[in-house]
Amino acid sequence: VPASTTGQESPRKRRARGSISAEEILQGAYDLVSEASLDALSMPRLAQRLGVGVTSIYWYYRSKDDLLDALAGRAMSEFVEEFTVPDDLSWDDHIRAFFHNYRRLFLEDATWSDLIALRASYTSDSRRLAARRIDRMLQILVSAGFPAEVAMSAYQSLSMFTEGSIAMARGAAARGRAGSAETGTPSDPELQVLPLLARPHPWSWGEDEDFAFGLENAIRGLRALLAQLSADGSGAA
Amino acid sequence: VPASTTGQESPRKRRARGSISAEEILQGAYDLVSEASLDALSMPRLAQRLGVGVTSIYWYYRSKDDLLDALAGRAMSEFVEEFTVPDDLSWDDHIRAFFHNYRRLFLEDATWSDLIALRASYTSDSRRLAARRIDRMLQILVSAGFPAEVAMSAYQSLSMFTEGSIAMARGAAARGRAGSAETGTPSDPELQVLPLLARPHPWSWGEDEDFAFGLENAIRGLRALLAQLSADGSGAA
DNA sequence: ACCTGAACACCGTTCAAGT
DNA sequence: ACCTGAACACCGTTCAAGT
Repeated sequence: VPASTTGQESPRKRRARGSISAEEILQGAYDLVSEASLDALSMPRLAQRLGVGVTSIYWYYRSKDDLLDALAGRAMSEFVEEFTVPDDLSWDDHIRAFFHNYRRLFLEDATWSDLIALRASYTSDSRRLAARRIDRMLQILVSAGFPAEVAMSAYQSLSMFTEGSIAMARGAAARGRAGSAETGTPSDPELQVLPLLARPHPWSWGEDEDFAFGLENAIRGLRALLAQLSADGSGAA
Repeated sequence: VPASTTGQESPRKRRARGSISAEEILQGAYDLVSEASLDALSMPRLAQRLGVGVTSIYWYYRSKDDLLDALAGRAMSEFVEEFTVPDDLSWDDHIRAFFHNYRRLFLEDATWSDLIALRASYTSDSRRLAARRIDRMLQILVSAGFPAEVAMSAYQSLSMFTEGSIAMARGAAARGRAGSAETGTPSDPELQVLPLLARPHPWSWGEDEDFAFGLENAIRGLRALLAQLSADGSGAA
């Protein structure tokens, strides 16, 4: 018995051949995640939002995983484009600006940085753009007197540090819901130096300050290394 | 028509009242994940393995999330117990041993460290044990002349660094499957310093070396800070 | 108090069509 | 070439019982 008079529960007409596109699907997925969350993205929900049969999506993306990869690429592009570092900074100020911005950008938008963290898929465009930024930092370090391999390792290890800092900050934020029975303070008499350690979440404290400390300390280490290298280079008297 | 003669597809008798326990379920889940993977852990599969009705699990764990928390706690306990640092090391050797061991332990067992990374749930026992290890390191740093707050921040930032290094190493490993169209080398003429950067996966290279570099650099930074602090303390001539 | 199957509301994906 | 619904094999979880 097909309903004919009132348009209630209209069963959605078949769409024309060229009426969907990979881009439209990707945009729909992006909007859906933006408005709701990553968990809210399911193939049926996305299809319904687009006014399309569920299976139609599979003509453009072989699987949900495929779609998520494309989505991560798109999000990554946005991050890369938003990311800037001022010109004409000394090498240490450049490092400071670079990694503070990096961290801030990812912490600002939890949803998308989660997706990126799990996939890390660059578009070739955004990869090239990111590479240019990194190359600029490497140039500055090399100009300051660091050998190229050292500059590269410095960048890499500072990335590790920043990524870890982001992950820990996000983890600490997610753990707002404290586990029921675990909130009591043990107050272990063996802990001698810092009673801080006896508290329930001792090592998720002062994320920002600890990140700043670690970054400054790394810069201090690099400065010492630079002095050491130039001392070696000018002959040991 | 109930099958009576041959025991084919025996429908599993109802189990007695005290025959299951939270511990048995947890152990079953642990074994299942160990033998297969984290993805293989579903409530039906676990129930079947235990010879229990699916819903029986829900009497002991309110949800799968609950069960995963308990599982993460158990895995964390094992990590904490396996983790040791030799006695009588200088402060920098202690740091080196501590974080190299930390990293190695997590990289050795991808399955469990994934689970822990997403949950980070300590048992109160393992928290106390971990706190004792950390406290020992802080004591050593304080003995070496670092103020307690500096020692704490040093520990925290080195943890961030190590966590990030673990995450990046695991991400690089997971990305063995290279994305189809993205493998070509762009060879951007703007890249001046390092042609390394034009390669497909430039910043997932030499994980171990970069970690070692970053750790040494942090230690160098701490050494410089220590010298600076003691110089300030003994009066500026 | 403990254990249970049936049932619900979802998934992602395949297939055999329709146009 | 593109779009589709029906169907499959799974999920996690709830409920109303059984003992």
